[in-house]
Amino acid sequence: MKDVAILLHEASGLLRRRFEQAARPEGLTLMQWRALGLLDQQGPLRQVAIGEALEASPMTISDLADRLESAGLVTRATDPSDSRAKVLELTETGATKLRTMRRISEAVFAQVFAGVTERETAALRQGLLKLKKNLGGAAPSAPEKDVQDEREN
Amino acid sequence: MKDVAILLHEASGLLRRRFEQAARPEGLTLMQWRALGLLDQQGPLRQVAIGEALEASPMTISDLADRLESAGLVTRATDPSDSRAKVLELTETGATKLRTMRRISEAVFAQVFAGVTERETAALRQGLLKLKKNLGGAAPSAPEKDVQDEREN
DNA sequence: CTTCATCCATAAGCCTCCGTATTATATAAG
DNA sequence: CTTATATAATACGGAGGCTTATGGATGAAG
Repeated sequence: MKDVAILLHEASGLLRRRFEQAARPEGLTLMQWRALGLLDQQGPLRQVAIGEALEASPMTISDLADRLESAGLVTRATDPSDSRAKVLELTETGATKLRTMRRISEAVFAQVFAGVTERETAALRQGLLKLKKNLGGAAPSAPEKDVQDEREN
Repeated sequence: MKDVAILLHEASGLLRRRFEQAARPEGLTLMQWRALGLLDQQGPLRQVAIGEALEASPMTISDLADRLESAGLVTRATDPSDSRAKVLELTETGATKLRTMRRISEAVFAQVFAGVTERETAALRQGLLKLKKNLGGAAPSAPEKDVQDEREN
């Protein structure tokens, strides 16, 4: 249990390192890549929505958006229907970068999962999903939203 | 594959957040706790050895050591047999903090693994271990060290 | 219309984590 | 001894990540 938790922490860090090493020519970090991918498949999104999808705090997304914007990968416009909110949208440059990244990311994941069987991958997915659920992470596509949040601290 | 990799990243971040939230009263981060635990079971270690055990870069350990030292949890002394190296050793304060953390960490892990069966935990462990191996991470206690490192980049 | 709670984004501040470059020491080769 | 190479730690710089605090906007209630 404890060892698995630590293993999780280690594997995640190693994966991140490997990914960003492979993506260095493109100058993208794992989080940046995930954000661009999200915008690509969901269309323009508010920062708060990105934060929920990526399980990150609003501040983290704000910082992230700064860099994506100054790199020209996204535009950041005030939401017409709510002037507090800002909507991020993938630029052509961002979309192109994402296409370039496809080969890189696939190569990394193929290497990381080398020798891992279908069964093992499925078990990993199932286990991680359970942990994520226990940690309060929203399910990938569950509109379920009854957060009861009884603080135990 | 890609989804599992992302799940790994998310679960790890959530776990870290939850752990550090629970450990806030003690002011310990996950990495700090892991470092103290390592020193507790292995005895005094050089920073480079800590880095290998924790799968972190030398710089990360250097920063970490700064904070552990100034918090009085470890001592940092020059290695008599190599004046370049520094040896970290747990202080009494550090050992005490570690004992206090035992309850906290166990509570966190119990919560995170709630409803996860033995089989699932084992599968998770096995899968993560494979990923870690593919990522170049050393096995937990394997003196095997034939790193071939054919760079593919 | 005004008040109040809520919400979105962000500034400030701090720690984590990393790659790169540097310093100092150790070790191997000449 | 001297030079070259490798190694241990770290200064520097930068992204990631969080909490707390703030400012501006929205929306519901009066």
